[in-house]
Amino acid sequence: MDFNDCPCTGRNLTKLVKPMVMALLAQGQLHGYALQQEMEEKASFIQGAPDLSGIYRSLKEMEGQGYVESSWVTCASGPAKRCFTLTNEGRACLAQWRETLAVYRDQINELLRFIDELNPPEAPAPGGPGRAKCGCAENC
Amino acid sequence: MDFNDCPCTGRNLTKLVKPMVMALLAQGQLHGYALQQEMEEKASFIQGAPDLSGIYRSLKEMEGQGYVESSWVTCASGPAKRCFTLTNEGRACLAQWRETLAVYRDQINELLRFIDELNPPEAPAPGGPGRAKCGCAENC
DNA sequence: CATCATAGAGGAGGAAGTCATATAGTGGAC
DNA sequence: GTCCACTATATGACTTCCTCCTCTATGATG
Repeated sequence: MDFNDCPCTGRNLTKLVKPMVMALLAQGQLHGYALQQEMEEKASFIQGAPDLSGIYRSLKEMEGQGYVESSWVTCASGPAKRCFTLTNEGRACLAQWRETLAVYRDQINELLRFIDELNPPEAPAPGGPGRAKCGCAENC
Repeated sequence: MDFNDCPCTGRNLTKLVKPMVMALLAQGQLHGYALQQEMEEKASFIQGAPDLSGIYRSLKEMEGQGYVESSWVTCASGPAKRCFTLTNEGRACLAQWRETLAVYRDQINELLRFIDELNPPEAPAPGGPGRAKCGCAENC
């Protein structure tokens, strides 16, 4: 049985692009392309680097909210780059993300523990130790 | 500063409705309404119970994929209920979810550790120990 | 009749992916 | 030197998936 198209593979889990971008920008300014490369390097980041379009989209939104600022930089070589820096508001937002993600991780842990309680995953005897049929108070 | 409308509050994080539903159904059959109540009880579940519509939608999809089966049950009292049970395929899918979620949790942990490395979150001295300006190889 | 318990449809909106395009420099084929 | 292919960089349109909110329906129940 293969689950290639099933969300249980994690295909559709959110990649948390914004907090990742903010975390990277907290270490110094970067442009979009470089952000993606940094993410690719840190394989620990959620399922590898997200799509470039997504990174630019996030940057644009975050700039609109005042979390990052950008300026064009022309280097001696290579095309012009748009460099982003994290503002103080962005830093505050990142701090909030940290709290949120810690809670989220704990909740996923709870869910995992709940799933593990079902081990061994043999079919529960019908009418056995499981829950009353259909979840009614009465036995119907 | 308040982040009420900011995704950093976790408002928009996925609630993992399907694995939660499957985990609950693994313990015995339930109908949609009862599923929501179970989730509300276990406050540890992701940010409380998800919307009822979402639960029904998930159940419908999962039934189409063969992960759950349903049958109408009429009790002595109360309106008819549509009770769902987890199939063997659903059990396999849940097992896959378990692996996926364990990885996901670890990746979130990595991200959190990465954010924590930035502590204390004082502004890095400009041109200081941070990364080269704009991420170029040269200093531009 | 008002309310509860239960089931569902429909649409809005956010996150992220794919595909397509634009533009500037770079390095080689000739 | 000129043309061409390729890399680096930025951006837009369209699509999918997930979740939420609102609205409707229907059979108890009091």
